[in-house]
Amino acid sequence: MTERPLRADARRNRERVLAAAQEAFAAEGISVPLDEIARRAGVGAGTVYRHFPTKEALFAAAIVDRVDRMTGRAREGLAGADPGAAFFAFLRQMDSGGGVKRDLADALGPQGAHTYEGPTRELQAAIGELLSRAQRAGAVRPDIGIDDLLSILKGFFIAVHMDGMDSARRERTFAVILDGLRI
Amino acid sequence: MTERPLRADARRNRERVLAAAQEAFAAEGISVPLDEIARRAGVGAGTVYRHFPTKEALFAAAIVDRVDRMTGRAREGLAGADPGAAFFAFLRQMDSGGGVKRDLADALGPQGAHTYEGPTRELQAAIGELLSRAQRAGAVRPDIGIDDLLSILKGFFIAVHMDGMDSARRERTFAVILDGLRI
Amino acid sequence: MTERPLRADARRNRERVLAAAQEAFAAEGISVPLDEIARRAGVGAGTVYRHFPTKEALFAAAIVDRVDRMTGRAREGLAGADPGAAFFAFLRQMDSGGGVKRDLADALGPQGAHTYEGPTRELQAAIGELLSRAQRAGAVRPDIGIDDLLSILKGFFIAVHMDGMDSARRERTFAVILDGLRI
Amino acid sequence: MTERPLRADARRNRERVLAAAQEAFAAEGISVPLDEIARRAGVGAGTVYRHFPTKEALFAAAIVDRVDRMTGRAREGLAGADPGAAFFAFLRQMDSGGGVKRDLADALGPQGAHTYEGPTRELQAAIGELLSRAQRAGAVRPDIGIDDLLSILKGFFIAVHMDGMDSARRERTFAVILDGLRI
DNA sequence: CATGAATGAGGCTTCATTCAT
DNA sequence: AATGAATGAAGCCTCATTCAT
Repeated sequence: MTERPLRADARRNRERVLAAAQEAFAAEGISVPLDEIARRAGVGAGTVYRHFPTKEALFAAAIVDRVDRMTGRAREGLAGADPGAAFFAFLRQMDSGGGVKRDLADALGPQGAHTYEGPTRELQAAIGELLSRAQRAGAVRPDIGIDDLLSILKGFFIAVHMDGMDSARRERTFAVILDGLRI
Repeated sequence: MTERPLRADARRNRERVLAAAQEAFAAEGISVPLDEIARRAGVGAGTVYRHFPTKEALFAAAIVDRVDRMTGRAREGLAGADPGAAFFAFLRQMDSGGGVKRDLADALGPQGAHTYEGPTRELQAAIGELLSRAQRAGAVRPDIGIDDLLSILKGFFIAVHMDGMDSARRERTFAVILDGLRI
Repeated sequence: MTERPLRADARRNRERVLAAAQEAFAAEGISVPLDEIARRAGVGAGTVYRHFPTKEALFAAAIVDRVDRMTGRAREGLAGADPGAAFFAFLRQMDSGGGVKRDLADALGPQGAHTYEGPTRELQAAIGELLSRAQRAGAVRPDIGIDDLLSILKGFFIAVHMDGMDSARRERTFAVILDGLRI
Repeated sequence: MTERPLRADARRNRERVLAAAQEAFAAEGISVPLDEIARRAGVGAGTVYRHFPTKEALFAAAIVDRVDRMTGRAREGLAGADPGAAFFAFLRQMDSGGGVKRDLADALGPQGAHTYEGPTRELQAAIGELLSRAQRAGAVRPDIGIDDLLSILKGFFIAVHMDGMDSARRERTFAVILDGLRI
């Protein structure tokens, strides 16, 4: 409620840190040293900690932004008329829009981290809704669940990043998955 | 060629180290401490370094070994009669046989380390042969190349590891990919 | 003397900082972060530094204040009629009144910081007077000096804090010291 | 059982680290930086961690040694004939023998650390036995328990250290406590 | 040759102090 | 004058690699 707006310089720094973190995490995953992020943002390490209490929190914040944007897009899809088209359009733009990179792999790692479960869950819910609507409409195979879908996507996007695929290869490769999802 | 043959005990140690490394890397990825591998192999850390100049080299050697084994299986498939069946059988055993785990994900990271390019190429060639035979036989979609296939598999195996999928989920998820590969 | 009088708001801030520091130091010792004190005082960290050049100086000032208050109590005791009763009453209220906590332990550490030597000396003098009057009155053993007494008290209060003694244990334990002081 | 003896150089280093730790902790308490201890021992920080997994463990080891020696002395006292004499003799030698310094204060801090509870408990038990035997023999006041005694001793020894008391003052001051303990 | 002990750089985090707003 | 953001030096700990035994 009473969150007072940050001072101009503080907000600028916070944004620079977040931007640097997003870029670095997207490129190399959570293993990027925090000092490296601070250096890229042009601030001291202490400044990073002023805005984000732990490295994990910074990572979460970097992800949340990305995740929230994706959630927004998924919900736009839910407003549309054709469930199957909305589902596949969303998946395509996740790829082409650069929505997922190396960072989300770490974010959704082994046990499912805690801090960013909220936003991640919202995204999952939105995609899950897209999925089940498409399944009910007979556009997507009915034998998979949202977890399965997310795993598949995750693996694909990691591979995209690891192999540095250009858009042509990405499209060709993603087509395999999309076709596998169809009935 | 000019490699002087190792003494019996030295060779035994080398093999124990390699076996321990394979097991450890497969289970936890490249982040396993080298001391842990030495401990599992029942040797000192120095012994590991006698046989492998760096941890990276050990990792590469462990991968090469696995890759070589997979290459052998792929070639067995090439000897069979039904190209489509051989192709899908090979893919299935890669998964179910635990042929690729977390380690290969690390191994085929960003730049593609040079040390194990040779063996990887051989495996690629073997799988590529399986693929193109299956494509010529009309069992697999013709619009993808070996690189695309490998990327897809890589992504899948990474997801398997990251999400700790049980065999039920693995099967369900892999089915999407296999079906996507069919015509 | 040449201290220009502070503006009203500045003086109020100084006092709030001092009060917060006393409370915080008493509760947790010198290890309380300065930011925490500033927060409790409802001011910025910079304001603390406007009034006290270093954390050490703030700590000293906080101690001085407490010490001065204790000195006042000791002098009240000196005004009384029964030297022995006054002596033991003062000691008891040091304990029960919570006059000394973790902070004084830190304050009187190894080298005895110089800043608060003056006020400490005044307190020592007052307690010393209480002591020697009680000794002359035959109520306290004659073979100890004020330094000895202060050391004993210091050790006791530290133990009270470290062990988190409740009042029952504190009383039982303090009785040993009080009885040891009697003839 | 099968604890193999350490290599000569390792044992020497372990002992140097332990000695440095004991000296440093005794002098300044647990707050001494671990790097400082490593430096004093003439080893790298990593070497300290080879022998002691955490700073707390090193601290515990430093204390344990000291505590075990004290326990041994207490048990010698239990073998004697005169309970009162044994009790007071033990307390005196704790002081004069330099058995307790700044470090034990930290060791027996607030909640009672866990790692060294075993040895500390043994010492407590031994002193407790000395105490209750002396109480049954009518040599020590019956209204205090072992915890009270330990708190008193702890506070005293801390004060001894903080004030840098020479043996004359120490004796004079300790007499107050010893006399307070007598009936 | 093998061992495993030692090294030391580097990672995360805290906090006294300074300084732009 | 006040604010609170930024700094950067430590502090604890891990682990790849080297080296004495």
